Amino acid sequence: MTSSPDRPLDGSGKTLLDYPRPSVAVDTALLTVHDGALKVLLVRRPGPGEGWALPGTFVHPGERLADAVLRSLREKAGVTGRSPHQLHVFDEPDRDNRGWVLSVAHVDVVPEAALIGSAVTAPRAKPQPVIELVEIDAIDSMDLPYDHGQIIGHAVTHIRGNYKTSPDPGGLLTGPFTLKELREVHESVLGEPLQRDTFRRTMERQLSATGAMSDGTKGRPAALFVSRGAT
Amino acid sequence: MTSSPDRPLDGSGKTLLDYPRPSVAVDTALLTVHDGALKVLLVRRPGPGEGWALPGTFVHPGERLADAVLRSLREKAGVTGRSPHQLHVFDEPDRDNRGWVLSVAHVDVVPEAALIGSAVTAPRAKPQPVIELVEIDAIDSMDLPYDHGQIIGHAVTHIRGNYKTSPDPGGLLTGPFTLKELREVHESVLGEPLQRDTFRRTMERQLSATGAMSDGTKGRPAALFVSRGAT
DNA sequence: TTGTTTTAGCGCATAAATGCGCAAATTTGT
DNA sequence: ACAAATTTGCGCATTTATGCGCTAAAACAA
Repeated sequence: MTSSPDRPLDGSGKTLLDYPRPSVAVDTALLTVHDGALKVLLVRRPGPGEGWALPGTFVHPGERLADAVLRSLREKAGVTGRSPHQLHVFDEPDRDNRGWVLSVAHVDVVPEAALIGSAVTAPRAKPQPVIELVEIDAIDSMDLPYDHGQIIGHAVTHIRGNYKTSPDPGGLLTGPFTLKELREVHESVLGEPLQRDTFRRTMERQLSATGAMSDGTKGRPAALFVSRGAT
Repeated sequence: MTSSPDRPLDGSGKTLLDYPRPSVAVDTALLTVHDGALKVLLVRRPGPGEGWALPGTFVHPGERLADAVLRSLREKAGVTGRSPHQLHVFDEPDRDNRGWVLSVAHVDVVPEAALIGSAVTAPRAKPQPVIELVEIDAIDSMDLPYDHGQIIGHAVTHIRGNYKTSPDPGGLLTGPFTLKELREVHESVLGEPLQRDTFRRTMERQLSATGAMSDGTKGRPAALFVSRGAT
C-alpha cells in the first residue's frame, strides 16, 4: 500500500502507513446473573482453533473501540444495547499466531432478560450451540484461548468492586426493585451473603422510593425502589 | 506490503496484513512531587505541532506497551527504571491528523531524586528547556495536544486512589522513611492535610520498623520504617 | 544539669458502623 | 375474624474509627 498523498509526512518523508502496525482486537467479558450465580457469556469459534472464547473482533477503520465491542456482541451473540467499559490492553507480541495483535479487553453486564431472543435462547437446531453462559468458577478448567481467562478474572474483579458500593451499577435488575431483590442480585454477583441491615444502610441513600409496593405475594408487600441518577 | 507467506490465512485467503490497521502510540503521565506539590512531567515537541506534551511514542513491532513507555521516557526525558501502569485507550478516530492513531495512556510515579541527571536538570544551554515539571492545577491552562489533559486527569485520580490506602505505593520515598515523611509525601500527592493519628493507624499495619532512628535532627529522633512486601 | 525542640504513643470522649432479635405492617389463606 | 407469611424498620448492645490534648522520650543547645 502506498503512502496516502493527503496525510502529513514526518521527518523522514513518511506517513504512518509506511511503518509496521499491529492489528487491534477487542474482547469482551459479558457478565450476567443466572440461577443466582455470576456467569460469563462464551461464543463458539468455528474453524481452526475452534472452541469456546469471549466474543471479540478486529477494530475497523473509523470505528471506536466500544463500537467494535457492540458490533461483536451483536454479530457473535445477538446481544445489543450495551455500554462496555475498557479493562486492559493485552499486548504479548506472540499472543496470536496470525501475527502482531493487541487486544483491548472490555467488560459489560447484561440482564438475563436481554439475552432472550439472542443466540443463547435460540432453538438449538444445530447439534452444538453457538453460545453459552458459564459459571465463573468453571472458567479455570476450560482452557480458553489467548488471555481470555485473565480477561474474565479482571472483569469479575472490576464488576464486583462496583457492586460493593453502588446499587446494581450493571443494570441487572430491569425496572423498579425491592430491597430484597437488590440484595439478592448483589449476593449473586459478589458470590457471598450480605448482612441485611448493613446492606440497606449502604444502599438506601442511593435509592428513591417509587411509592409503589410489590404485588402478588403472600405476606407484607415490599416497597419498590429505583436507583437515583439512573436513566 | 504483500502477505507474509508464513502466516495463517483466514476464510478469505488473507492475512492480518491485508487489512487496515491503526498506529498505536503510548503516552505517559509521569508524576512526581516537587516542593510539596504533585507535578507532571511534560516534554517539548519539536517541529510542527510544537509545544508541551506528555512523553510518548509509537509502539514498535515485537515491543510490549510498557517497553515502549520505558523507551519514550528514556529517549524524551532521560528517565529510566520505571514500571508504568495502563490507564485507558484513547480511540477517537480523528484524534490525530496524521491518520488513524490509538493511544494507550499510562501513568507512573518517579521520585524527584531519579530525575537528577535527566533532561529536567541538565544545564540549559538551549534557550528553551526540553522538559519541565508542571503543577497539576496548572494543566488546564496549558492547551495540551490530543487528549493529554484527560490523560493527566485520569492519572492523578488513579494515583491518588492508590495513595489513600497504601504507604507510598509509587515509591516517591527512596529508602527508609519516618512516619512524618510518609504523611507529608501523601499530603503532597493527595493535595490535602491528613490527620496524624488516623493516618498512622491506617499505615502502621503495612509498615515494618527498621529499628533505626533518624539522625541529625534536633528533638526526638523519629523511628524509620519500610513498607512491608516492598522490594 | 537544665531547657528547648521534635516526634509520636496514648487515654479518652465522641462519632460512626455493624449485627441481631423483635415486632409492626400488610398481604393472602382458611 | 384469625392465622400464616413476608418484608423491613428499629432499638440496642457491641465494635470500630476518629480526633485531640497531653506528655513521654530522645535528641541538641546553652
